[in-house]
Amino acid sequence: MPDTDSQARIFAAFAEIARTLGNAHRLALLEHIAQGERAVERLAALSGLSVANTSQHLQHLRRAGFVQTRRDGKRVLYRLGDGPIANLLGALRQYAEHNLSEIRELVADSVDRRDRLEAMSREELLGRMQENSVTLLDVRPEEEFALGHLPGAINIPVEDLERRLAELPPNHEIVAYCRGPYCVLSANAVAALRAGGLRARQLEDGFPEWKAAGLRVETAPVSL
Amino acid sequence: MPDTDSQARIFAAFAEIARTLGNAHRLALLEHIAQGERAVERLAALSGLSVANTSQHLQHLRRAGFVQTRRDGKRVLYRLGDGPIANLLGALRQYAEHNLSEIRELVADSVDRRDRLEAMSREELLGRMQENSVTLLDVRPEEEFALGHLPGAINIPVEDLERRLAELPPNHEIVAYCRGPYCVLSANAVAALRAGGLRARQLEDGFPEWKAAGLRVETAPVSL
DNA sequence: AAATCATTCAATATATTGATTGAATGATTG
DNA sequence: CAATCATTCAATCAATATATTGAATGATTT
Repeated sequence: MPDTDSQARIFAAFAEIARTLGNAHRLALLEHIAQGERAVERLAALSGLSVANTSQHLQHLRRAGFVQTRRDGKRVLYRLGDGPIANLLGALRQYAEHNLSEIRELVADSVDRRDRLEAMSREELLGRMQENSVTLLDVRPEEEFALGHLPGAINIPVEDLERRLAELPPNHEIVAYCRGPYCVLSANAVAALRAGGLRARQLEDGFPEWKAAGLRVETAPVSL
Repeated sequence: MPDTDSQARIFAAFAEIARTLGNAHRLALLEHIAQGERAVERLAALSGLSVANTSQHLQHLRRAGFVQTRRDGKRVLYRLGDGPIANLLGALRQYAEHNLSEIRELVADSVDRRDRLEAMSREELLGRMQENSVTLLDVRPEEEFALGHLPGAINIPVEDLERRLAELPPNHEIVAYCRGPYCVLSANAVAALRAGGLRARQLEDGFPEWKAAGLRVETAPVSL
C-alpha cells in the first residue's frame, strides 16, 4: 500500500503544473497562443521578452502540455495543447476575481464597469444569431481574424473603427468581441460605436472561449 | 487606456495564485484542511513538516485566500477559504489526469483500477439515498467523522473494519467513502468488505467534494 | 504575575527559478 | 554546398523560494 508516497508524487505532479501557470509571462504567452498559432519571434514581440527567454518559457509550457508545436518552413509554430486548459484557466480566473479585490479594481479600471454589466453571454448571443437580430463585429487585427473568428462576423480592427463606422448597419444592434474577458479592444470599440450613434454591446468573453466551448468557427474571411 | 499595463498586473495576480498552488507541501496541507479545521501542529504532523515551516506555508496559503484562521484557546485553527477553491483544485486535477500519464499510473497503482471503474458518482448516490437502497460507510478516523460526514453515514475507521464487519447489513449494498478521489482508505475498505462477503462500492470522490458541492452535511454522530 | 504552550517571526543557508548572452542546431534559400 | 534564418541550447548571474534554527509573540493556566 504505497499510500503517502504515491500521494506525495501526485501532489508533486499537480504542483509542477500549477507552478507552470505561476508566472505572468507564461500566462501572457498562453493568452496569445490561445488566439491561434504563433511563431516564437512573434510571441516574443507580443510579450516584450527576448526570443531566447520566450523560447524557454514556451518549453516550460510544453513540458506541462499547455502548448504543442509544429514546424512550418523555418519557423516553429506554437498552439494550445489539447487538455481541458480553458477550464483550468477559467477556474483560476474565477477564483482570482472572487478573492482579489485588487483584480476587481484593475478590471473595473481597464474595462468600464457599465459596459461589462451589459456584456452579452455566449448563450444569449447564440439565440440572437439564430434570429439574425445582431451584427457580429470582430475588432481584433486582421491577421488574427483570418486565423479564425465567429461565424458571420465582420472584421474592423479597433484602430480603424472610427473612420469605417459607415460599414456597419445603423439600425441593427452590434456585438463586439476580441480576445477574451480581459481584452479591452471590444470595450473601446463599444465606446467608439456608441459615440458614433450606434447601438452596441460587447461579448462577455472572446474568441478563444468561443472556440474552447466547441462552437463553430470560421477561418476564411467573410465578404461584406 | 492602461491596456498592457493593467493586463500585466492582472496576469501577475493570477500567477501569484497559481504559484501558491505550485508546491506539493501546500497542496497536501490544503487537502488536509479540506477535511475540516486543523491546528498548525496537527497539520505539521500530517504532512511531515516542521511546525515553523508549516506555519510559513499556511501563511502563504492565507495570503492567497485559500485558508482562513480562527483562534481556539491557545491554538490557531485553519479552515478552507470561501472562494471557489474546490472548483480550481478540481480543474487542476482534471487537467493533470488528462495530460500526465505518470499520474494515471500512480493513481492506478495506489487505487485499484477496477474499483475506480465501479465507483459511484455523487448523482447516483443521491438517487440511491432517496430510495434507501444503500448503506453509507465513512471509513475515515472518528475525529474527522465527528467534524462532518454525509447524512446517515455509519463510521467505521478502515483499520477497525475487519473486526466490525458484523455491524453492517449483510444484504444491502455498501458505499464507502473517505477524503477524496486520491484517498485510498475507501478502496481498501471496499476490498475488505468484499473479502468479508459483502456487496460494496466506493464513492467516486470524498467528503470535501460533497461539502463543496453544497450538499447537506451532518456534524453530530449518528447512533447505530 | 510567572510559567507554559502553540504559533509566528527573523536570520541564515541552500535550492530553484528567471533573464541575458553567445554559441549550436536544423531547416530553407541562393 | 555555403549562406541565412528561426529556434534552441548552455553558461552565467541575479532574484526568489524553501528549510532550519532559535528567538519573539500572544494567549492560557497555575
